[in-house]
Amino acid sequence: MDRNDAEPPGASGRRKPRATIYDVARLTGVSPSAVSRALNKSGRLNERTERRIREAAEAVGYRINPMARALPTGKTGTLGLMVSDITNPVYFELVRGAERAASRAGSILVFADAQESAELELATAERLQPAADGLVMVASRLEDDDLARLASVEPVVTVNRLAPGLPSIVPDLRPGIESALDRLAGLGHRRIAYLSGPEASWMNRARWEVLFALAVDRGMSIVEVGSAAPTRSGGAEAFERVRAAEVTAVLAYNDLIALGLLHECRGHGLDVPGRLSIVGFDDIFGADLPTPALSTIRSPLAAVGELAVERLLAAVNGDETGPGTALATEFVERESVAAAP
Amino acid sequence: MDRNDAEPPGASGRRKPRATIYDVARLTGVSPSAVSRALNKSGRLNERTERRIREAAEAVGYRINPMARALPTGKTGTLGLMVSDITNPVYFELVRGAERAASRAGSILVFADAQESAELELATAERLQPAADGLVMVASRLEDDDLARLASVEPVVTVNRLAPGLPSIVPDLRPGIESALDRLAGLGHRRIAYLSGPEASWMNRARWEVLFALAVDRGMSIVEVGSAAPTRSGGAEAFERVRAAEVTAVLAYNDLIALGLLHECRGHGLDVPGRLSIVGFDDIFGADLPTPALSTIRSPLAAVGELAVERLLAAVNGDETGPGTALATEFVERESVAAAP
DNA sequence: GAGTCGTTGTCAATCGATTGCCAGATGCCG
DNA sequence: CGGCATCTGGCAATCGATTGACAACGACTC
Repeated sequence: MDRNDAEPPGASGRRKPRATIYDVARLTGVSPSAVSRALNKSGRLNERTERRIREAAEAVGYRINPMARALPTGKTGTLGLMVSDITNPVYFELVRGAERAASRAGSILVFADAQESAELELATAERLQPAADGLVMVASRLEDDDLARLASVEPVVTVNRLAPGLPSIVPDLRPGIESALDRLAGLGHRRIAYLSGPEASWMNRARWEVLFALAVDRGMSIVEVGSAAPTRSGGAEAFERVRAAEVTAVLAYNDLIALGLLHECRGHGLDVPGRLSIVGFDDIFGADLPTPALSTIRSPLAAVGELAVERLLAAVNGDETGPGTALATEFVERESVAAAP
Repeated sequence: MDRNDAEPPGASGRRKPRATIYDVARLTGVSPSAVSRALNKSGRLNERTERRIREAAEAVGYRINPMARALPTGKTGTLGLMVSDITNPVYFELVRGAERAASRAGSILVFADAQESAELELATAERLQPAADGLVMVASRLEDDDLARLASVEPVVTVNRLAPGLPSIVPDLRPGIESALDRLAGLGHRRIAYLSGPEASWMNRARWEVLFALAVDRGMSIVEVGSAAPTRSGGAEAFERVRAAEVTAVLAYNDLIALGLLHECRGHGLDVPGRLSIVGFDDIFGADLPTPALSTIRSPLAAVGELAVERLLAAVNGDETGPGTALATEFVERESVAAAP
């Protein structure tokens, strides 16, 4: 050891304190307030001074301290995103869209998981709130008034869930379901089933209601098959119930359930789509992987995530936005749908 | 409208400012410092006073303002997680594990995506740093010295990437690759290929090197087939190159590539596993969906995420941890592997 | 030359919580 | 009863950035 300030390898050593506007001010010979103005109120200062300050800030690697800024302004520059269950692949694309919109706006996205528990969801949302300027609640399992209470503190945008008085981004189910039903009807299906998802899910009820109405319109018989956990094993466990319903086609609450059911059918030697057509919802990653590939009613998830964040940002900035938006769904036909037996 | 302070429906109304320790202090008739101590230095105050303060805080729904706390303490209570590409399903489980560990410790997890660009990764990491107490960098594409520079400011833990002097969580590739190769050898495979991933990926090199060494050990011939984008279409595009290599088995850099290749093989009528066995890495969601189901070398992703966050928290709290940990991989045999033709 | 105006930079208060230090009250000991 | 330690709670400085008010200055007008 020829130098006794050498870094011990492995340890990360003393951290140098980050430069503040005071350091930049001292270096430039101006006051801290001048630095603040130079950096975010361009034009307020003399052009040359501003440039000098900017260069000094650059030179010492100054980074604004968001916490310090948050105190006087009340804006943290971060947005919270709550999902009901991170492992659900539905959220991949949604998260990606949200992240993209956030980083485009220079905001940081904070991320939390409710693990399908309303209680945990509320607790986590409350924990998140003080650190964020607003919340996107995806597929919230909370009651309307819990959501309203959260929204009374900070802007809240809901996704895949309508809540009275809150801006919401939801898929418009009609177009997708309509074309799926038209196609099924065209293939001779007359008796169909809906394999439903979690009771607490707003989206589950919404899908059932639209599906029900449109099926009746078309003169099809439709039944709801008791709820399954929104997972592949949930779909597998529903196999007997679906078979007992004696339908020729089933629409499942989501692709995970549909995939689980599809796999189970093959395991029991039930020919899909020969004897049973299966349709999912969402078009998640992997829906096209199995044989037969899964037909599904696609939601524009990335766009939903993006739009939700944009709405939230608008609300945070005080531009009151409209109550909500619905993005069209679309039927994606793959091999799991064929003529009725 | 019988009350003129009724909330306009749709708008979220005036936000009530959050209660501060000053509000609680006034309500209880003590000083703000007493409130602060009552809430986080239990025992420092008289027991009865403490309880009174706690109850008042509860009553007004007091929530600590993390930004305000961060200023004097320098701790933000949030951790940053950077991944190379959010849409890669590999990260689902990892993110879940990380989120679980973070919320267990009462920390918030911030989340960012580098979109496979080193430049963007560095910029985002720097943007994230002042808002977080430390960073987990997953599959970083950065140079060693860029990582070192980040780590000189705040603790950094790398995942799926070794960096000198930084604590790292990586899978231990040997056990998984060994048993995969043993199995392939047992099935009569003698000529195998590695379909490699992004050049900038440390993990890509690591997999190749371990695979190479172990294949040579077993007297197998092995070639590296030029790199593919780490996506399904990257795998599909590599089809011709793999076929031209005239091997009986191929291990792909990751499951996405393997899935893309598998699908393309079927499209070209190349029998898998009859004429070609395919093995992926990671065991992501969906690996078991196609026919034939994909064999793969599984990484314990959730555990990796969890451990990474735990390490980071330890480093943030000043408990210097060891340099790194490797978690064993495991070969998962499914239908995409069979006897050599 | 006095008055007015716009430009440019500083001053000082502020956001909410933390914490070292101090002071009053209380209890204990000899 | 004096001396001393202990327990409780308050005071005030501090973290880093923002921002309204203001002062100094030069330019311009009449």
